[in-house]
Amino acid sequence: MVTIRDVAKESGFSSTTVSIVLNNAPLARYIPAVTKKRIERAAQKLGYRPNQFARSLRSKRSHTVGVMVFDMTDPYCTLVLRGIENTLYQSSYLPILTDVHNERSRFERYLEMLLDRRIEALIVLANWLFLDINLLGDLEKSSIPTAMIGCELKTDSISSVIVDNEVGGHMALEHLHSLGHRKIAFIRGPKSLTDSSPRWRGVRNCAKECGLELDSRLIMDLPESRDPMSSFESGHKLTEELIRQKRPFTALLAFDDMSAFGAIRALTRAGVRVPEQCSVIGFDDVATSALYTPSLTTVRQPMEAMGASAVGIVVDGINGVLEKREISATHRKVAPELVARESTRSVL
Amino acid sequence: MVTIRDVAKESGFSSTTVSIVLNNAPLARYIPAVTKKRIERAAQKLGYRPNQFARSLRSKRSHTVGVMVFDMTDPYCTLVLRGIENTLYQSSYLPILTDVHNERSRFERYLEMLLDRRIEALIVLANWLFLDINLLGDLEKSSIPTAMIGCELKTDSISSVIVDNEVGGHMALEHLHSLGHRKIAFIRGPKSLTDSSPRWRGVRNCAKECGLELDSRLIMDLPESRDPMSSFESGHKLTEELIRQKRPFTALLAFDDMSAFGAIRALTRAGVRVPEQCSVIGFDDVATSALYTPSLTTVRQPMEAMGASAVGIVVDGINGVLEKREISATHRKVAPELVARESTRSVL
DNA sequence: TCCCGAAGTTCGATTTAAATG
DNA sequence: GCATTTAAATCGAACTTCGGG
Repeated sequence: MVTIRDVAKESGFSSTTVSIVLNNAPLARYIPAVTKKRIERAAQKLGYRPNQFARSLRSKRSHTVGVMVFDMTDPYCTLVLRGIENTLYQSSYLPILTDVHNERSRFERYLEMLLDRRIEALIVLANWLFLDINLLGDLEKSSIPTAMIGCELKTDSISSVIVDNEVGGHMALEHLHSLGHRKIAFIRGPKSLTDSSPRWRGVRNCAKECGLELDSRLIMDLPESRDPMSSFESGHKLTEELIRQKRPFTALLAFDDMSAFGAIRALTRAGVRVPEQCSVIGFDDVATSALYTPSLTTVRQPMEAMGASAVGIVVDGINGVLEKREISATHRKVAPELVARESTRSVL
Repeated sequence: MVTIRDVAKESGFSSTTVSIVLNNAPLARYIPAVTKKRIERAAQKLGYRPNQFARSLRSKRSHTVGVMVFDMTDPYCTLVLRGIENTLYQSSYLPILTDVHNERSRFERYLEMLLDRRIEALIVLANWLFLDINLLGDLEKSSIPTAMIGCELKTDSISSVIVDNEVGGHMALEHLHSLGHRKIAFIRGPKSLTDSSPRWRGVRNCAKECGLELDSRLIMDLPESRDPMSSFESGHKLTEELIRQKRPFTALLAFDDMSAFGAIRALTRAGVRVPEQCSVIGFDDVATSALYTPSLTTVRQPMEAMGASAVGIVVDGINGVLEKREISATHRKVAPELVARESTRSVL
């Protein structure tokens, strides 16, 4: 390993001068160009790379951000992670990725590990969260800028980035209504997900505005589950039940894309063609939605942008901490966007 | 920040003793239980956490593994990453995740950053790789245990974990053949992907064994592309072309699941029902495959296990380096597994 | 000799204070 | 005082050496 002292020896200057030159520190003003050149050449020649451990020890900075996902296998994660990665890259931070698997013990262990690594910020992807959020209490005192994606927080020390679920729910129903659908079935989210209730509120508000009556027998609820994939299976089962009821409906509004996929399968298997006989709309716009047959009409969450936004928030937070400014939490609610594809069409 | 000296002061012992006790170093044998207890209590009371920067500086260890993905948005990544994460967790390593976006400059920058962080090993997920692998030359000299997943390597200093593509290709065709299909269309992978040719070899071998003649007019090639999603679109287009040719076929063997999805869409749109009129088989078994309508028959790569396997290899490598053993590269070829679902069925 | 504990050095870079001409 | 350079202290933990009982 070549150290700064090796460069000092090679160039004929002291390690102090080398450090000043290579970091272009304020004092570098006083150092003549010749000296600089000689030092740079020596560093170049030896292939000197500063030891980050030593640097971090001194500066107390890790240039690292912790990313904590509650369940990687949720297709929701991929694009958010991409947004996070890309934005961090531009700020020269590196992400440490942890997956909590929705387990409390894992959450605690990982949090401890990340804190030990002196992450400068934390981004939590709590898309499908069934843990007590109070766990984050430990964080509040740590003064590490933290942002949560996909989960509204009461706390005032943790920032959040979420989609506007109410607007999204409204959009979804409005879309179906504008296509002429009046008998609409619903699959709502599990109560413990923070998304569920505002999303449904948006639906209800839209219904009221349109003068649409909601048939309570066409409203199903996804069960609680720690597994995002269960959303598919439950969507499937609930739709089978809906079909069995023989209460006609021409459209189905699913809680998310996964349950929409489950619904499409149930309908198809029952001989109901989508969208000819029944329209289906989802929520999220996961990568698969565009590839599905039929491609899925859905309310998109701008996931990549949300990841980027969270990074923006915590990077600001980091800078705030460095400058000893008091930084308060930011709460962003981003607008969803309706993506009309093949799975919905107007009633004849 | 509470340091080891604070604990020393609080407990009334020297920092040496504290270090020995808290690390349970060999010398701890000699230290009476009372002393230990007092020190532990003091550490507990102050909430002492050793500074990892200092520790790393001394030990030259980061307990960190670099994970480099060539394109996160490839659905192939998710499960592999899960396997990597989970296995690293058990070994108490933390992963730094980087996504190269299939760009050379990004690869170089990230590699440099990871090396600067003194990662103890590197895992490269090169599923959809269009970069010159020679770039890894820099790595060979660095003596960092490295494993590539999804890409066969000529190099002897880098380990690899791949699925047995030849066996997989064989399986796929055998499945279709056993269902009675004789007129089969093929979508092959792009030549620059290392998977393509062995996979096709397996298909050809199987054909030979079965005495099946391959109709060259039913064989299409995916174009080169840096984007894994393009596989879907190309699969779609190529299948449209196949249909346009009006050369009948009762089954289609796609290069991967994405192209299979594209094929299913093209068939469905053309009024060809899958699997009633045409069976479709994919390769990979990405998460979506089970959720598709119809669910996709495919040749599964045990992705989670492959991730775990790569971690196993590099962790062995790390231990080898620590013990100054000379460790040579390991090359694992894991067996694929046929997953029969709805998209294939026997000809009547 | 065995047990216990402390003083001092090392890891590598940054920074403060100070010494040159 | 100014431009130029550097010795020495610092960051926090771990290890080597040594001394007293």
